[in-house]
Parts: sequence; structure tokens; C-alpha cells
Amino acid sequence: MPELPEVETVVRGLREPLVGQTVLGMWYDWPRVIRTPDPDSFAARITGQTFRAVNRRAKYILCELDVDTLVVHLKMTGRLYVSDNDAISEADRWVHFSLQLKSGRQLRFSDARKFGFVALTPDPAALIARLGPEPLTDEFTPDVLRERLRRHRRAIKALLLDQAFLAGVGNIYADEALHRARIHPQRSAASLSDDEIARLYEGIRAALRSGIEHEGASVNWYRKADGTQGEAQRHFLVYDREGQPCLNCGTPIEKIRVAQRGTHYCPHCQPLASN
DNA sequence: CGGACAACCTGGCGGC
DNA sequence: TGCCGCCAGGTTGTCC
Repeated sequence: MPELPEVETVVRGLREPLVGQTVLGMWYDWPRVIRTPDPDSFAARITGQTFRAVNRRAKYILCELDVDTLVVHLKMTGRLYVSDNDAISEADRWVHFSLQLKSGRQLRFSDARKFGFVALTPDPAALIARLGPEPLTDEFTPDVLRERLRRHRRAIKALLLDQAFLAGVGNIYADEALHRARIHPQRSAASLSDDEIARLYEGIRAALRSGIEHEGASVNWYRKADGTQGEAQRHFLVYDREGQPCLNCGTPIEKIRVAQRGTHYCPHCQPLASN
């Protein structure tokens, strides 16, 4: 579920309850959720370490401890939150991993679909080595985007979903960014004009910033670190709006399939003219 | 290079 | 109410 804005929101919400906390122990009930190392080694290594920082790279949550980094990926249905030891919430139904904190609270990882994972490593860079540029940083510029687009002929939406091309954008924000840029999702990447690339650059950043501003999109599974829903879904321009009027021109939003993913766009504002 | 598709899993929903 | 098929925001690997 979570894309860059959702993961960013979770990270921000975890800092206060997590940083400074020491790990007393570990629990799990689904071994495959622990990617590396093996569960016994994981428990032995993380016990006694203290959380020093919580950061994000693309859709990866990076919790820095004294020696290692706890890496968490939420994939589609993962949730990461801190609860009082005796507190029970809806998401606990799918908890598969937790850490006991010295504060008398627990860091819990819940994942209904079991696609997500936790990993403990002294070298998190290896796990995230193949990621493309981080779209909201200064190093990501229109020139960077243009140079990278030149190398590809794929549908632009497929490229936006490719984490090695650009890190952090997923299905929701790809649709939102393309609508803001007024570009059809099936346009060939190499066919985009300089003006279109400039619009795409702004569209990507604006869509992601809107998502962060509204604390993530709770279309279905996503929740903030405190368990409440985000509000970004109330500000979608096209995603999940099939058949509803385009907010710009009134034309009904269409849903098609691009790169095997549900894709929402306005056929009037995002024409497939020059390809 | 890239497109298609399976795999990893389960929940929710619409249709009958 | 029950069952069935379909869909789902992610990532990786394989095959062609």
C-alpha cells in the first residue's frame, strides 16, 4: 500500500516513541517475515541495542540502532506502530513481529498479506543499492529526469513505477503525477518534449508533497504510526475516481491497464496524441 | 531493453 | 448467508 508519502508519514510518527528506546526482546510468529539474519541471530543481535534515528529511503524504513539498522518494508499491507504492552488494536490481528521496548511499549509489525519484511543489517546500503534518485531531494532535477528518460522507450507510467528509475513512486502517485503533468500514462518515455518533462517533474514532486501534507492515503490498508487514517485520498485528482468528473474539465475519469496495473487518467486532459 | 507473467499471501467486495 | 472470482497501493525473478 504505502508509497513514499505514506512511508514518510510513518517514519515521522515513529521518531518520538522510538528514538532513545532500548530493545529488550523480540517476538515473531511467521519466520518468513524476517528476511535476514535468521530469527535467533536477529533476536540475539538486536537485544540491548538502542534506537538512534528513524529515516526513510524510497519506500524503505531505516531504523538506526547502535550497531545495526532495522530495515522495514511495508509492501502492500504492512503497518508499523508502537503500542503499550497491554494495548490491543485492529492491526494486531495481523502482527507477525514485535520488539519489546524498555519503555513498556512494543514496536509491532503487522501485515495481513505477509508481503512485507523486516531485516537487521550493519550495512543497509546493500539492501537499497539499486534504487533510483529520491524525487524530493535537490539532486533530482528536471535535467536528471530528462537524461534518464532519454534512455527508455517504455510507457512513462511503467517507468515511474520502476524503483531503479525513480525511487518511491507507486501506483497511486504515478497516476496523480501524470495527471498533474497532463501526460497520458502510455506515452513513450523518449517521446516526451522538454515542456512535458518539465511538467512531469513538477507533477511528481507536487503529487508526492500533497500526499505528505495530507499524511498519506488510506485507500485501504494504510494507517499512520498512531493507527489513524491519512487524508490524502480526499485530494486525489484521478486515482480511484473512475467514472467521476475530471476536476479540471469534467470529462469522466477512465481506468485502463498499463504495465499490468490499474491506471486512472483523464482522456481529455491527458491525450495520447504524439507518441 | 522491455513486456508479460508468476510468485509471495490474505482480505474485501461485487455478483449470483 | 454462502460461495466464487476478481481486485488490491510492491518487488523480484524468469522467460521470450
